[in-house]
Amino acid sequence: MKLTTRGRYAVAAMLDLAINGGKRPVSLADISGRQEISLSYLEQLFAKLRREELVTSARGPGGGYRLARSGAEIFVAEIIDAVDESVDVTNCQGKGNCHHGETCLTHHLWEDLSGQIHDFLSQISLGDLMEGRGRRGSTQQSDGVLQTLSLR
Amino acid sequence: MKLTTRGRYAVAAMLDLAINGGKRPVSLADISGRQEISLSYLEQLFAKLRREELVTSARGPGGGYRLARSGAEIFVAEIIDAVDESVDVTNCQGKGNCHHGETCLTHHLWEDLSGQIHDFLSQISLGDLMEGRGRRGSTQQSDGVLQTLSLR
DNA sequence: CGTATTCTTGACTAAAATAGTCGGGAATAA
DNA sequence: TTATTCCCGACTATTTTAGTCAAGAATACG
Repeated sequence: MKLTTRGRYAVAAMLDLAINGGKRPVSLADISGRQEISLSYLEQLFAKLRREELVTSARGPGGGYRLARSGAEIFVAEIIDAVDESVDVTNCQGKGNCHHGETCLTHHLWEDLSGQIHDFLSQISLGDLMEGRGRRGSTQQSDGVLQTLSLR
Repeated sequence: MKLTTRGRYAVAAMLDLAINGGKRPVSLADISGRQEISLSYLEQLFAKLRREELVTSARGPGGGYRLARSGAEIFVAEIIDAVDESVDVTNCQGKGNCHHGETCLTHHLWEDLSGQIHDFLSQISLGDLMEGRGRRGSTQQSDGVLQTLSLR
């Protein structure tokens, strides 16, 4: 699990699609304009999103992309996984050549941790993000997990 | 909030310190050997960790680093914040020049989201990670937030 | 005292990932 | 038939990550 600007772009683009995409598909040019992401870069991202079947495409005039499912059924973790191919967090690649060292221990712990973050992001859907619109306007984040969980 | 290999290195190193650091400080050379991180890179990381007062240092033979507080009082989010100086997630830098566009909306949502991840990591301490040792051995992550929360 | 050890600092470099560019193509609605 | 849009691959620039190097300051210990 990584959490980079690419993932952010992808989430932003998907959210844009969720918000602006009704009956008609949304073109990448539109998203590019609104989200200030270069068109070609969006193309690369959407190639991956399409491969993972998070969006469907339609060519030709009036074409563009649609969410493949409803926003309530698309989770942030899926989006990030689609565009950020996952990293190998172990040094030993499971070869077990750091068997009795401390190394494996911390690798495991990190795997757990990133697994937990992944689980966490697997519970937040595009729909959740849209509903939250305006409700949590400020940058203030203080109430911890309870409020966090109340998101869905 | 970013989640990169650098943050992972820092967490691994701090965990190494929590595990191997008893009464005596732990030298970076030791951590470098165990965690397979280059010494000079560790030096850079620990310079930041020290600036943020997460560790204390002792020079000279037998010197090294110690946790500045108990492992139960040092949280993963602090470690990551210390080494990964935060990114500006907005395009408009609060200048408000994307006031009525969709852009600000998704920026806000992303801020919220990364804020939530931050909150989440603010609840996991080095002590929690140590206690979890062995208990969650496999990579399997399936039980979601309830199990996640039970970590502490 | 002298010396080995360890942190401290800054400048530099190599490698990798990120973000963006370009050009050509294929499908399709109008 | 044409403009629009997705599609695809190769290429490039920029930034970040990771690592190297060298000089220096503090300190424990013999």
